[in-house]
Amino acid sequence: MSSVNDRSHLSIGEVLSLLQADFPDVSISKIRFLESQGLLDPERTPSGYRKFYEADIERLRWILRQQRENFLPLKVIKDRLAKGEIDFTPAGEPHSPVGSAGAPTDRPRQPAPEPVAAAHQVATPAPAVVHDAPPPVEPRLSAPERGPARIVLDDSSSAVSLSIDELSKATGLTAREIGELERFGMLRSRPTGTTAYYDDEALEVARVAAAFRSHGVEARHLRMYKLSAQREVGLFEQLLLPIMRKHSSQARQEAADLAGDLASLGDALRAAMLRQQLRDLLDGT
Amino acid sequence: MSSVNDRSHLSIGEVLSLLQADFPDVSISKIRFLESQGLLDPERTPSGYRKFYEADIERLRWILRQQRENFLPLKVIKDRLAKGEIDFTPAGEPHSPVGSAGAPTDRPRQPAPEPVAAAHQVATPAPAVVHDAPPPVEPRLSAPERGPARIVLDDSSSAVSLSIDELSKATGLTAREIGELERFGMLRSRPTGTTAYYDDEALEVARVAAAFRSHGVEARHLRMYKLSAQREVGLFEQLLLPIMRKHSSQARQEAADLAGDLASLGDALRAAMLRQQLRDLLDGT
DNA sequence: TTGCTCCTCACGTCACGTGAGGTGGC
DNA sequence: TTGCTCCTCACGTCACGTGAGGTGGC
Repeated sequence: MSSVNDRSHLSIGEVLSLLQADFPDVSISKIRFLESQGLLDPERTPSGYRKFYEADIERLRWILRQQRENFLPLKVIKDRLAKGEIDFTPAGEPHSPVGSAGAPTDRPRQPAPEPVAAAHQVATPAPAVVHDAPPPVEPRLSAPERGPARIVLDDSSSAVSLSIDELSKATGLTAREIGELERFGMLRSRPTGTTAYYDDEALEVARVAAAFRSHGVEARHLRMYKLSAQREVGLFEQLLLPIMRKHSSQARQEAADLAGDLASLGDALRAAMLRQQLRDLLDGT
Repeated sequence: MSSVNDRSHLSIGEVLSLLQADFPDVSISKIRFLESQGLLDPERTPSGYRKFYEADIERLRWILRQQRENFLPLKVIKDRLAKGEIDFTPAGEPHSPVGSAGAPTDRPRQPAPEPVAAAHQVATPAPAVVHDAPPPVEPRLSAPERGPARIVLDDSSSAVSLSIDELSKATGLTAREIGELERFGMLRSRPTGTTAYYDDEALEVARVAAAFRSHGVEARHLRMYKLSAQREVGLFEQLLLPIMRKHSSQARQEAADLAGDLASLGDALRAAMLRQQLRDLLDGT
């Protein structure tokens, strides 16, 4: 878990496990295929192994996002890459050893850097707070007309910090099930020293997953929620990026506000679609 | 709109337009392909045109749902069909002319009937009620910890009934845009005499779409909300069908309750995924 | 040496789409 | 007759996956 390699590149298999949580359908053969189509061009070791640097991985992420969110065929994605509109140099870190900015090279790389954002700091270790199992999610049927749900976004540092055992006790999920949710990228832990800690967001996800499981729905069926959220964020991203490029704290707030607006609208729309469909189902269409 | 053919079958093109709202990726060539793979076997006219009866169309719907919701490859779908577990005879209507139950035929058809549900009646015409443009959706950022949104399901007949012009005025959408939403199956009208009327659900959808449009998001980008709702309902369906088969009004209520529960859980999970993703985006990951 | 990961290259596959060349029906 | 929809059949395409046969590195 804590083994960050001291070399600055990853092998194809390491890239795979890095991306699998965000992109469940990525595979080694897919990555090789993307290279064969000219979308990637990683360096090689003398013996022929591919070497993936930060910029390569960001480029790959971008490609996979385009496929998923915009349903673009690879040819179009390739064209956009060729136009050099996008920058994949990692922000907030020294440039990776392999040259792109500065020294000229004969391998086609990306244009000049223009950092996008940074500062995703490792949270300071907090004492483990055990949270007694709180009242379970308990939905009901009631009257409509209350307006859409408000989607809330804030960066309040979490007051909750649970070990995996504590999270397991609080939700009734086994450690295996928690691990599965984590592999699917639905849940995240924060490694602190030797153990991993789970925050309130993770607790919420685990709790919902436990409720689903009590209805017989397994974790793997829940991945579609992550996927649809990713699609949605992909749509929002196009509206948010122009604002975020300004980098001022005011722009940041503006982007957060817009994100909240869009999320609430999306929520209302999704709820309406779901009502329609469920009614059809219950009415026997 | 009101032209229901007096023949009891549809041509392939008619089937296409019938299904396109629910299955945006269906095509004539896809339907023909499914037949070539042995998943469909429509009758033919003497001149070779395909004739699709109710049972054929239900079968096709089922296949398309399996593809979308369970991601099943066609071979597996074909096997399940061959095992004859599923029944596609339309409920609540006299059997379609082509024989499946009763007269033996040499064309492979589906096994014995076992009606699933019925009674989707045409609503009685209601007077048009103009609804003054109500306060727009207005989300905001506020504190968390309010528990998940409650998804509400009820069958209250709508108090709202708007013509397309009225809906257009109430939302600011053009008739073209409303038509587009309708073609995508996100919005439904109820044909009453010569004009179509839109209920409160349609009003809500149109209002949200208008708000999205004011951010520059077009209707076609909103289709993903319908798709993800369809996926979700596909998951719920497997839990609901066993209950619904009981046909008692108590079972119906039970199914509606469970549907509400599941929808609320799904909502909580989706919101958590969305918060994660949006935070990552805003923090510059 | 063993086990694991990685490599290439050829071929397979899955789910369609396209396009030529033609017929049918109001 | 015109325009539209429909037909078949062969071939193309898109995005990979597989599998043989081999090398590299701790």
